[in-house]
Amino acid sequence: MATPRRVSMADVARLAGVSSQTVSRVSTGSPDVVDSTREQVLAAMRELGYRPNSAARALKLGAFRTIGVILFSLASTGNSRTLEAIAAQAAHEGYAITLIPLAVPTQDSVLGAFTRLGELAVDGIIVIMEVHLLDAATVPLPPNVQVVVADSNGGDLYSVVDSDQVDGARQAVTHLLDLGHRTVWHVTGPEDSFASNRRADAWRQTLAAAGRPAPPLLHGDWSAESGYRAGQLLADEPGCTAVFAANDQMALGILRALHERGKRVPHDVSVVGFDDVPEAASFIPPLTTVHQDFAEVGRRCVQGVLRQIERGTHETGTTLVPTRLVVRASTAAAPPS
Amino acid sequence: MATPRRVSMADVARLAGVSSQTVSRVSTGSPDVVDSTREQVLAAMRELGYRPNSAARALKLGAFRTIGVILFSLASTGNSRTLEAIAAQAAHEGYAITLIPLAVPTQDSVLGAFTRLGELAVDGIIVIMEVHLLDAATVPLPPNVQVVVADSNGGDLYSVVDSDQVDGARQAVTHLLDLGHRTVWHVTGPEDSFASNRRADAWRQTLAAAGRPAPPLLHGDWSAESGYRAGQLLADEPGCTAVFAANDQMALGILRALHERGKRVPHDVSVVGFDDVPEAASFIPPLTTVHQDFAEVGRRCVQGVLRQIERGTHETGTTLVPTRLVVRASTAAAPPS
DNA sequence: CGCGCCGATGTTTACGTAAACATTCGTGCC
DNA sequence: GGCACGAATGTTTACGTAAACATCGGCGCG
Repeated sequence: MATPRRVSMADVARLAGVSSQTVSRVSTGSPDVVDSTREQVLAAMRELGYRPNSAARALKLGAFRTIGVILFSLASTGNSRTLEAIAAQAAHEGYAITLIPLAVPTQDSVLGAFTRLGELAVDGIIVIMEVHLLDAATVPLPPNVQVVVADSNGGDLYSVVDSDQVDGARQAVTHLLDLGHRTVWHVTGPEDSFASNRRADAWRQTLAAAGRPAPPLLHGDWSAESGYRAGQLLADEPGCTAVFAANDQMALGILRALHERGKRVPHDVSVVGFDDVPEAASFIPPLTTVHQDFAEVGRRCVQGVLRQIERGTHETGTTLVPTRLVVRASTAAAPPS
Repeated sequence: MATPRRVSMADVARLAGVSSQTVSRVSTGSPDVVDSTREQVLAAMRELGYRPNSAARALKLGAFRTIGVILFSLASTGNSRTLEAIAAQAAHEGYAITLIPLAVPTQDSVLGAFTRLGELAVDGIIVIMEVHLLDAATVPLPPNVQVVVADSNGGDLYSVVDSDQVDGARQAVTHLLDLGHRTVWHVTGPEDSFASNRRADAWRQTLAAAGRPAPPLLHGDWSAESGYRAGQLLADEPGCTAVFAANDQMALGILRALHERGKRVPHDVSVVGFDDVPEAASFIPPLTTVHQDFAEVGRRCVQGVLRQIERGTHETGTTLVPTRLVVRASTAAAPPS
C-alpha cells in the first residue's frame, strides 16, 4: 500500500532536462515554448505517466474548473435529464460537476450546500430548484461564484433558465379548444411548485382569453397516483370532455381512471400532458403532450454560468427554452353534445 | 470585481491571537486544543466567515473527500435513482460527488474518465456501467484509488454491487407458472447489457427447471417502443398467455400492443415487468413487476468504496441487493385452453 | 559591428493547509 | 526544590502548480 508519490512537474522537468516552469507552460498550452522543447516535455510526460494535479492547480488559481449542481431530487424525469445535459455540456467545456443533493428542500439545506460548494472552490453553481428557497440576503456566497437557476420563477436575483411553461400550457389548451371542446379541465401539480403554478395560470388565462369558463382546479402532486384520483373525479363530471394535466405522470393516472370508469380516450374525453417523457408515446392511447427540451435547458444553464465566470459579471433575467405540443392519439374533436 | 482575497487560516489566527497551526488544529478537530483557545478560534472564524479551502487541504493530504461517479446515461430510472442514493449517502459521509458522464460507452471514454478523475484527485470511483468496458490491464488507475462497480457482471477485478437480477427474474417466471401458465415468453433488453442477459438466463433456467419449453426470445432495447413491437408479435401468438418483460418500459409497450390487438390483460395474457418504476402502479392495468431497490444499491456502492478507502485495501466480489416481486393487476390465472 | 529588443527559458515566490518538529510552561515526583 | 515529563501551542517545512520576474542569447538595424 506504499503510495508511490505522484509524478509531479519536477519529475517531468528532470527527465526532460528543462525547468519545471517550462513543464507548466507546456501543460497550460502556453505559446512561448519552442516546438522541440515541447516535444521533449510531452515525451517525458508520457514516459512518466504525468497527470496534472488539479488540487495544486486549484490552489494556485483559486478556481477549479468545476461547477456545483444543487438539486433536491433526481426522481423526476426533468431533473435527471437536465442534470445529464448539464454534465455533458460541462464536460464538453472542460468542467467537472460536483453534485450536492439536498435531503430536504429547505432554505437551511440550500445554505449548507452553498457553504460546502464554497469550500470546494467551485467556479459556479447551478441550482435546479424552486427559487423561493433562495434569499440573496442570507446566502453567503463567495462574490466570485456565479449562480444560474433552473426550473424557477423570477430572474430578479439570479440568471434563470426555464422551459417556456406559459407557452406550452397555452398550446395545450388552445389545441383542445380548437378541437371544439367547450372548456378544458386542469389537474395541477403541488402548490409550492412554480412550474405547476405557471402552467395553471396560463391555462386560466388562455381560457379567459377565449371567453370560456374555467372549471374548478383539481390538485395533484405530480404523481400518477394523484392523477388517478383526479381522473376518478373527472370521470364523474358529465360535462368534462377535455383535460390538461400538468405532467405526464398525472396524465397516465387520469388515463387509467377514465379507462376504468368506461370513458374512452379520446372519443369521450381528450387528455393532454406535459413533459413528453419517452414513455408518453406508449401510453394507452399515446399521449398528446407538451414537449420540454430538458437537454437545451441544461446546456443553457452551463453556458450561462460559464459566460458569467468568464466575464466576471453577475447576470439576472430569464432565458426561456421553447416548448412545443406533440399531438398523438389522446386528443380528438369534442363529442357531439 | 476585485476579488477580496479569501479568508485564510492566517487571518483567523491573527484575529484570534494564536498561530495558524492552532487554527488548523481546531479546524481538523484535534483534541490537543484547550477549550478556551478553541472558543476564541471559533469566534474568530465566525467573525471572518472563514471557510476551509479544500484545494489546499487536498493538496496537502493528497485526498479530496470526493468520490467520482462515471456513468453513461441518466435516462434510465435505475441509473438516476442509483446516482441519487449515491449522492445522498456520500453527502452523509462527508464526501462530495464528481460526476463524469460518458458521451459514448466505449472503453476509450471510460479510460478518459479515469484519467480525468485521477487529475481531480478523487479518493474513490464508482462506475455505473457494464463492466465489460473495463479492462484492468489497460486502465492506468492511481494505485490508491478504489473502484466499485454497479450494474455489472463479474466481481473478479472490482467490487461489484448489483440487484439480484437472477432471483428477480426467477420470481417473475415462477409467479406466472404458479398461476397455471404453460410457459412464459420473454422480451429481453439490448444484447450487450449484462443485466438483460442475466434476466434472460434466469428466465430460461427457471423454465428448464420446471420442465417447460422455452419459447423463442424476443429482442427489445429497453424502450417502450421496442416493447410495443414485441407485443404486436406476441398478440399474434395464439399460445402466448404470459409474458415477462425485462423492464417496465417494454412492458408498457407490450400492454399497449396487446390492448390494440384486442387482447385483454390479464384475462387473456399476463404481463410482468422489471424495475417497478413509480408509474408501474398506474399502467393499464397496474403492472405486476420486480422491484429493484436502487437506493440500497447506491448506498452499498458508497459504503464499499469508503470501506476500501479507509482500509486501503482492494476488494473484489459481488454484493447482491435483494429484489422482490410486486403483484398488481397485470397477472392472473391462465385462461382455460 | 555593436546595441537593443524580443523570444525562450530559468528562478523565485506564493497559494492555504497540516505534518513534523520545536518550544514553553506547569505539575508531579523524588 | 529541582528535574523530568507531557500538554498546549508555536515554527518550519512541504505539498504541486503557475505568475512574476530574471536571465540568456540571437537577430535586426543603424
